[in-house]
Amino acid sequence: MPPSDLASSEPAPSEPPVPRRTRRGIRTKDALVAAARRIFERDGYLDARIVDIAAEAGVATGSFYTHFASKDDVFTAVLADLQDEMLHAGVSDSPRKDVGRGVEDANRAYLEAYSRNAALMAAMEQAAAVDRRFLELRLQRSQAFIDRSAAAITRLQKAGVADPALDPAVTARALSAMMSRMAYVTFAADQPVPFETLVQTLTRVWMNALRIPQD
Amino acid sequence: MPPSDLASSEPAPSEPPVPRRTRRGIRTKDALVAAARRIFERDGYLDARIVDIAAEAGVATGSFYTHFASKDDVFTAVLADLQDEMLHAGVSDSPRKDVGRGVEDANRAYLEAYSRNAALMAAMEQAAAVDRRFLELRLQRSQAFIDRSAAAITRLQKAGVADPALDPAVTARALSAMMSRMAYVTFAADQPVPFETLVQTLTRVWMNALRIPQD
Amino acid sequence: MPPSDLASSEPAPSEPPVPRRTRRGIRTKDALVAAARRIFERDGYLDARIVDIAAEAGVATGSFYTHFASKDDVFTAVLADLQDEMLHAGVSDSPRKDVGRGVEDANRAYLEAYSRNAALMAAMEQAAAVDRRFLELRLQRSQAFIDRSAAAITRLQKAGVADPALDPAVTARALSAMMSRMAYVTFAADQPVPFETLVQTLTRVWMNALRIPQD
Amino acid sequence: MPPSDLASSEPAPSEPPVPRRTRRGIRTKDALVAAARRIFERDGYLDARIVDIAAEAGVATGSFYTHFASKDDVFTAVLADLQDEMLHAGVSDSPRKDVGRGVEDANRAYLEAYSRNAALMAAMEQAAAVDRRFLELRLQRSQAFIDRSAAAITRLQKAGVADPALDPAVTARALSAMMSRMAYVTFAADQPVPFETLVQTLTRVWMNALRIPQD
DNA sequence: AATGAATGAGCGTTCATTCAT
DNA sequence: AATGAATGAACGCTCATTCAT
Repeated sequence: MPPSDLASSEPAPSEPPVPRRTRRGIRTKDALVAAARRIFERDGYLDARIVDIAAEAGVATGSFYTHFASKDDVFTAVLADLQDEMLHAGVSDSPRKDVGRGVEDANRAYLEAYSRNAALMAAMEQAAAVDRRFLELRLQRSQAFIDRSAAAITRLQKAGVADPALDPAVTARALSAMMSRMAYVTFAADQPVPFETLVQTLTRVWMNALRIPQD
Repeated sequence: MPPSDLASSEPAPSEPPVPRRTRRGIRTKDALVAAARRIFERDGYLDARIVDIAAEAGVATGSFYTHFASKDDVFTAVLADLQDEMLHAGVSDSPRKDVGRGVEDANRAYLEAYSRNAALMAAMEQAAAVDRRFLELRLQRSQAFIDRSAAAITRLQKAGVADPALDPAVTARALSAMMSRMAYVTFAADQPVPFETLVQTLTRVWMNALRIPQD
Repeated sequence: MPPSDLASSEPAPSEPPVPRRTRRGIRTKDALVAAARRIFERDGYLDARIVDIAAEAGVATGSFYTHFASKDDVFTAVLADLQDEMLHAGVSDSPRKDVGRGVEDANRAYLEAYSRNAALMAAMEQAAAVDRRFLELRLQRSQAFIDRSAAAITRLQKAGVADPALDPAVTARALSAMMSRMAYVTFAADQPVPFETLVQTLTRVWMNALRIPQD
Repeated sequence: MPPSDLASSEPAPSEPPVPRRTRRGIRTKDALVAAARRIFERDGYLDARIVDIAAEAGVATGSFYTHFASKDDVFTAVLADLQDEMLHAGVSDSPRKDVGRGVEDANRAYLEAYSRNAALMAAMEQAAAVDRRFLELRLQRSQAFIDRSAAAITRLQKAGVADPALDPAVTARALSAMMSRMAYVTFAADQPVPFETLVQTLTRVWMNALRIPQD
């Protein structure tokens, strides 16, 4: 049950003009993605300039367009990498007996990943607020996680351990919303909360919300 | 306990050039604010153009600057009006005996107000994602509500009706985050959920989260 | 029977953003059209740069866009002025008894006008070769003249003074094509021919083509 | 008397880097010319991109420059092929007794050839309008045909069958201009005229213009 | 107070040509 | 000969803000 905003692989807003070919091309493209990430983290989505990205990667401005069609396009590539990182964090394939422990682990992993990538997550929020396509991308990605959460809630309800009065889909979405917004406010908008307090409180709210018995 | 993002009045990012004077001046200024609201709702914060606002208000471009110092400035004025509306909705000064009823009323009022002002709220999200000052404005405003919620939680904990293991401040923030993000996703990002289901689920999650006994 | 390529008033490819207002605005707009004409004559349609036009008019680059939406747009305005000049040249409203004299006068007027505006006509050829819209504009304009010629040919055929075997519409178009192409080659492409020889030969070819008796 | 715009072989604007050598080289070069022709027909002279030509030929971009120095250079090569086709069409070496029949045959052949190659002819018009060198190339090529026509006119005048008042050189140029412009307007600019009407009318205008007796 | 024209910095993108393999 | 990635100059257009009437 990883509370991630980035949990599935979906179509990207723009398509790269050509598939990779030579070693040199691959190296340059990777350098551009890495450079773009740094620039997006530093300047945000809107203020990031192609010229700066190219310069940061040590290539000519025009070379950017050998590998990407637009700012959208690199940003999508950067987000793909980000998603890998966020997903890797939340991986807890082994189904636990202790639900509470599972939720806590997932929440901690998510919050740690968010914290590590705060600047880029802020850029993504900006992109989503400005460009419909990135908003949809974000919604799609979180949807996968929400679906899994909803399924889990249904299961727990049937097992008699979760509040049967809750709508699983809406509840899952609400708890996911809580997690992502709190992470944003805490790490990207600099409203500091002690990390452990954050993990414990969110986990407890989560468990309480479902009325899962604890201690 | 109104779950509002907009609950206090704080200093605005920019200052208007001169205070209102003549009757005509007041009329023009009001027309500009109303026009600005329409344009911000239609185009969002970033894409709104001063020229369009002035045209919509039926005045010359230059006249805009007789009343406002900048785009920020009108937007702040528009947000002030918005805040009034959002607050007015959530006003439930009479402390209830039935906590659950109070939470439901407040949630319903907030979600109704958000729904009514969805386009403008989306513009505010955009502004907050793009301009640090609007982010802070939003945080400040929700802070007032969060503080009141936290106080209420503490009270309920002392009364033995709320989970004593919860950190009141963080919990209040988390639940507020859940409300505002759900409202945004549902109304501004067009992820439809039946209104009554939304109200009931969020209210129940809220009550459950605090472990307040129900039924 | 003026052999003009520019003889009717038809819709323009682009529309100016706003109608004229103040005296100052009118002055600036006129200055821009005059400057544009000079730049188009000097550099052709394709190589003309907005920056140069604005500089030539003595205004800032951005001011160009206060009055015109694009390069197309000014060029259309310049062509409108040009058309006036070309039309004014060919005006011979009084129907002659001597057809030959009428044709000669019209041809001379057209060739003189073309000669005077050779550089701009070359720019127009370029625009027509590059932008479908200007090609259609040119065709539309010459069509009006061709229609009048065709009508005249039909009349002369009925009067028994013109070759009845000719298709009036196609013949009119062919003779019009001959005039405009000759003018282009002679004046815009610098393939010099003595002016009087040009007038006399083209007039004689025209009259012969219709089999109108002469001398 | 073929009314061609393309009748002589003259120096090309740019020079190819190296002469053909290996079998493979020849094949690649031919593929590039064929590909270039298709691209020029599809996109016109200005919008044709080297990358597209290379891709269409199935070779790498860089390979283009192994065989051609520039876009001008390929275009010149394509025009050479075109000229062969246009000339081949108009070849009527056997001097006829029936002048009218000769003119008609030549005109028909020219118009048919133009019709077949309309897209490329339009590209050539564009190139001529944009690049002085192609304008001159076109003028040179049509000059050869014009010279032959002028000679023929002089002959006919001496034989007493053509209007002696006409300047042979200017008349030849005018009739050539008429043919090429009509072909352009009809086939490249899509101003449809029934083919047979076109041939008959142009031929009759041509004969009439010279005052050659018919029927 | 109102008008509306003028300002001008700023940036993404294209593509012919070169060059290292 | 072939490959395909790298180069970088060039230019149109927007729009918040100012300013002369």
